[in-house]
Amino acid sequence: MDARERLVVSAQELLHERGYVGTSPRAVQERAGAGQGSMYHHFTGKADLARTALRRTADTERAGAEALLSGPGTALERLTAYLLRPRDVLRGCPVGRHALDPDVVADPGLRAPLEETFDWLQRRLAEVVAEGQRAGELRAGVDPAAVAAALVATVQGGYVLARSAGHPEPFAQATGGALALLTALAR
Amino acid sequence: MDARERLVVSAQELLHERGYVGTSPRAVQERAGAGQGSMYHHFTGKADLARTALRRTADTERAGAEALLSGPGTALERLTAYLLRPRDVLRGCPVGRHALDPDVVADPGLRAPLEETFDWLQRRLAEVVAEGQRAGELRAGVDPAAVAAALVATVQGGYVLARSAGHPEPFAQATGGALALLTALAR
DNA sequence: GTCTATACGCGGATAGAC
DNA sequence: GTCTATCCGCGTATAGAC
Repeated sequence: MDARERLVVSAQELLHERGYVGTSPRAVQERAGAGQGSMYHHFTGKADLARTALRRTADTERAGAEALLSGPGTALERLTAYLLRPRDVLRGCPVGRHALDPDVVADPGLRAPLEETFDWLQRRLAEVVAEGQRAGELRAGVDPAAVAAALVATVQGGYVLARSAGHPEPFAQATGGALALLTALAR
Repeated sequence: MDARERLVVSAQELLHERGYVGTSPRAVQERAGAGQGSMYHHFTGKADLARTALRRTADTERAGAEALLSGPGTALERLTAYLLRPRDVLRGCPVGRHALDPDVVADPGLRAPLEETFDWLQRRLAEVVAEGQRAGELRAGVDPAAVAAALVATVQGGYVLARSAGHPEPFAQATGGALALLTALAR
């Protein structure tokens, strides 16, 4: 792994752990084993490096979700797989955790990966919900896009509750509750 | 309003806007129109001031929610009122926004207000759900605590989606979806 | 490409005068 | 109680040598 690559990976890790405001170029360089000069050679500065790192993180997340949602099983099974997917809950969502940072939201290049990820995710989940309705698995008459948004939000909010509590149970409860509501829509 | 009070209020505002890491004592002092000396006279430092401010914010939020949940109306109507309560969505939740900050979560005095707020909220919503089940408004056989967790998470996640998108619609979609699922449980 | 040197202001706090 | 002075290290970046 060359220096540029190590810088990106280190930035991804630190951004996940400490957020954008909490991540200093120095810390990234140290973790990457690269010097000042190296970093400022490959990137114009902190924001530039963060944009690259965030975009990569977002792409990875999207690929992971797509694997689940396009996998085998009925629509309901795939939605369940998305909700119950194993997650490192107490670390927070590597994408969603940045939504509350004003510096991220203010920089279009930094916000774009977030917007694209959730936009895509919501659309993709809505497709699966609609699929389930056509197949008669899920009751019709409920807006697929709204249900999809609720599912994504439950996951993102689950992270918030779990980190507030200091343990992962609230996440499991929230996704379990969403699942129960979804299942009720099936009968 | 005396200096101490202005410091607390200014800290509440800045913590809401910029988070804990993003809020400097200097900025708080400036907004409060107070000097260094004043702040360090009333508080031992940044963390102490933030603890006071966060606790107050949490208390206010709790009072607001309780007013809705103990108000008039059927259980389902009160749950709906909680979900559809007018919120300044793009500003984020003044309590939940801190859950992803490592410095907040690492300090028990800072995390406590978050934990207590969500713990209480989930319990309170679960009571209302159970009430609705006893009254025959909501189908029994679904865990009230899980449904409550899902509702709280939907709201918290809604903030994340809205801020990621740069506009409030995803929040409305998410709460609308949760409401649709909840309503499906009624029939 | 990477290193070292250097810069400047801010973050967070202490000290002592008034 | 509040003010001003002062502190030290970090955040973020530039400059120029190798």
